[in-house]
Amino acid sequence: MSQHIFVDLNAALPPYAQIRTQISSLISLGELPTGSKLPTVRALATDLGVASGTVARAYKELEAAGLVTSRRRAGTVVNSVPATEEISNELIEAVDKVWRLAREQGIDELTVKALVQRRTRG
Amino acid sequence: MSQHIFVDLNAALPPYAQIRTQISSLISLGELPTGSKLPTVRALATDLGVASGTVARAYKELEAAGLVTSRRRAGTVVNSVPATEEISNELIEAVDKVWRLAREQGIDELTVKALVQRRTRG
DNA sequence: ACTAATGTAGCAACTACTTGATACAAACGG
DNA sequence: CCGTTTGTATCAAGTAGTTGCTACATTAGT
Repeated sequence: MSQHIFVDLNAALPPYAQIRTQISSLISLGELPTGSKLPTVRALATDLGVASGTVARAYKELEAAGLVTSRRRAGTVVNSVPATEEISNELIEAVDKVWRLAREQGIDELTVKALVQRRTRG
Repeated sequence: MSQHIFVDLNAALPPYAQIRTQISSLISLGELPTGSKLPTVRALATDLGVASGTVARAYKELEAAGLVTSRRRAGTVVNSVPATEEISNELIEAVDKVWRLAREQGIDELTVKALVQRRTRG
């Protein structure tokens, strides 16, 4: 799983928050299904080149958010989530169309993301 | 313009980075057109409840990125950007369709953004 | 029952960020 | 030319984050 996690030490977002965000994304996209075991705090810290306290903080916040459960010796496991819809092919295709149109129209990635944020239903 | 900027002091992303990101989004979305004058460092700082050094840092980084030009007494102005395509209605509609499908299918906002990130063309 | 594996906590030292303030300098407007 | 407006720099003090490490406690596996 850790091959999907990347920490940019030069980013403005602190490392613990990058880890937390990326793991919660993997969970919500179904790429870390219920019951998946996360790497140990020490293993992920070594992989990412950060301190174990940094990973521990990310895991602690994921647990506080109800996404995972940590237990000594047992490790950290993805919780089952209530009635999460699987992401439909229709939605994936709609997202792909956004990127295709953006590419055709010379719209850069940050602008696309800004547009998605702006047009959020919120 | 400052009514469009919001700083969350509890967020993991430092305030200067939130300001920089939001202003660069406004520019790339065309909501801050070429020649627009940004609020002064002091005015925006007061509006947002942050120190003027914090806003100054955001402005400095926007200038380093080539998005704006700052001059004493003259203020900070949005640069013209080379051949930026205007965002088409087609692209906006495609983004809106993504949000509509997500709503219909009970997909939450963070998952949509994670999906957009995952399906990026990069 | 014991050992090992795992998460959690705490520490000192360090870096980064922010504040609130002051001061300086560029430069615009009258 | 002068006063005002604006960005920039610096400072001390404070908070936050990170490191590298050690230690502890829970608990799983043998």
